[in-house]
Amino acid sequence: MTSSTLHKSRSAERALHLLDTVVTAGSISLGDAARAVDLPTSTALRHLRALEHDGYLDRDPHGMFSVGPTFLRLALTSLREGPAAHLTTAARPHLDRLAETTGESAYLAVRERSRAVYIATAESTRAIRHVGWVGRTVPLSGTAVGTTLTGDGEATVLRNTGGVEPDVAAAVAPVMGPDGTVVAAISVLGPSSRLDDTSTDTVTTAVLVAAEALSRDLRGPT
Amino acid sequence: MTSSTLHKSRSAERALHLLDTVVTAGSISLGDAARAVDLPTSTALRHLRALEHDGYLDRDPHGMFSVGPTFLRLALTSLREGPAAHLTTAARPHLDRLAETTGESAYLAVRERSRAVYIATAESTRAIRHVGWVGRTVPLSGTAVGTTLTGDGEATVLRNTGGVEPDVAAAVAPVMGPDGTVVAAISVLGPSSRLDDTSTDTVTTAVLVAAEALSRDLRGPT
DNA sequence: ACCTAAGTTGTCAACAGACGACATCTTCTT
DNA sequence: AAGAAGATGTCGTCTGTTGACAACTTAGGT
Repeated sequence: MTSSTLHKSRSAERALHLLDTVVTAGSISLGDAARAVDLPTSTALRHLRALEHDGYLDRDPHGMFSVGPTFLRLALTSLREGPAAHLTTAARPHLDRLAETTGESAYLAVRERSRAVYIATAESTRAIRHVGWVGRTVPLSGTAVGTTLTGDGEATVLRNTGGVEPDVAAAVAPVMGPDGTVVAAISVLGPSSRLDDTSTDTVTTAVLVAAEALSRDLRGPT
Repeated sequence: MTSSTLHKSRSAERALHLLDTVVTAGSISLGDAARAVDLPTSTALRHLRALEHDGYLDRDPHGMFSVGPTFLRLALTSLREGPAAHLTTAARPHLDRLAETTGESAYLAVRERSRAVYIATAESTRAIRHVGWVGRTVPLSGTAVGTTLTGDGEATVLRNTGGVEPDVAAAVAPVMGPDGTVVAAISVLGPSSRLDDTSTDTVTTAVLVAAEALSRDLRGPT
């Protein structure tokens, strides 16, 4: 281990990075993938082949790589079971209620390294609304979700973020695990035209209440 | 097994295997994981740590490993986009219709190495029905789905499998991709008491029709 | 408090096998 | 046809990974 990595396995890291790249891209050629992770094509090919061999990736007749059945299986399993599933299923009713009472889209987000990932949603019924943010990530810094996830728990914010998307306002509250740490954040996103004004208080408290209710659920049952 | 593989990366393979193990287990300790993949704990720890470092895995205060946010992000992404998503979304209406007309649970399955994975479902409304098979795998040999997925495309079968679960009957039909190869299988599963008798023809043709309709959809648009 | 099992950190030598330059073979483009 | 861009195959070198071992630190159980 020469350079800056004091721990880790180079090849594994590269393979994972490649996997990430392919999954994120949806479908990608060898060359593009190699370029994306900055590896010689020969090396990239070897890894992609290995991943394909294990079913993590698939390859269409044109040589494009895409997600394979093995990964799919894991994806489905991880979303049906595991701690994350508890979170999302536990959050579902609260998100639904939030979306219903506020009329906006409600999201559940967790932290991933230096970003936040939206892992569940209950969408607004309105025409103008947030859609399709599940699976998306936003930076921690400069966003309401971010500061809430990194905060010590207390914060509840309503901000016109503007960082990620213009004209978007968010009300966010932290969700605590049984041990008192912040494990997720519930947020309501909507056009700043609707969230900035009168509804502010209503929405803010609604989010707070939902987050606290979810936290209680996580503490209480099972 | 040391060297039957002419290509591949040991560490990457191990890391992936570990990842698979953890995801499948939902939550697992270092020792158990190491035992599961047959590695010394020191090596397993190194890998698990690396995976944790990259966010693929998470660790609770008790040292248990579970799926992490990065993997979650990939899981959600892979299910929202990518070729597999096309399949499932394209299949959804057909599965729903199948479930509705037959009254049984309808599944979409793809091949993973020597197994079949159920990747989507429309569940029966009846009390006695198949549930929760999404993400599950069954062997290719000895099952109706298996033979259909490995077949050259023509086969449509109604069998009392018995292999995987007793008293379960299945009607399966192959779904063809634009290039004429079998890319998936649509199957209806239900108690053999209901599927063995009179409804046989109805169900069989319904499945066949659905599979052909889906194949056509895959050929047609885009 | 004791004892045991599980997890953690560190070291290190040896071997496996990952690396990537390069040569070759396929497609597409023009 | 010619050329370019991409995909694949080959191979010697060197690097990174491995796993045994030992020393501690928790965490549980009695």
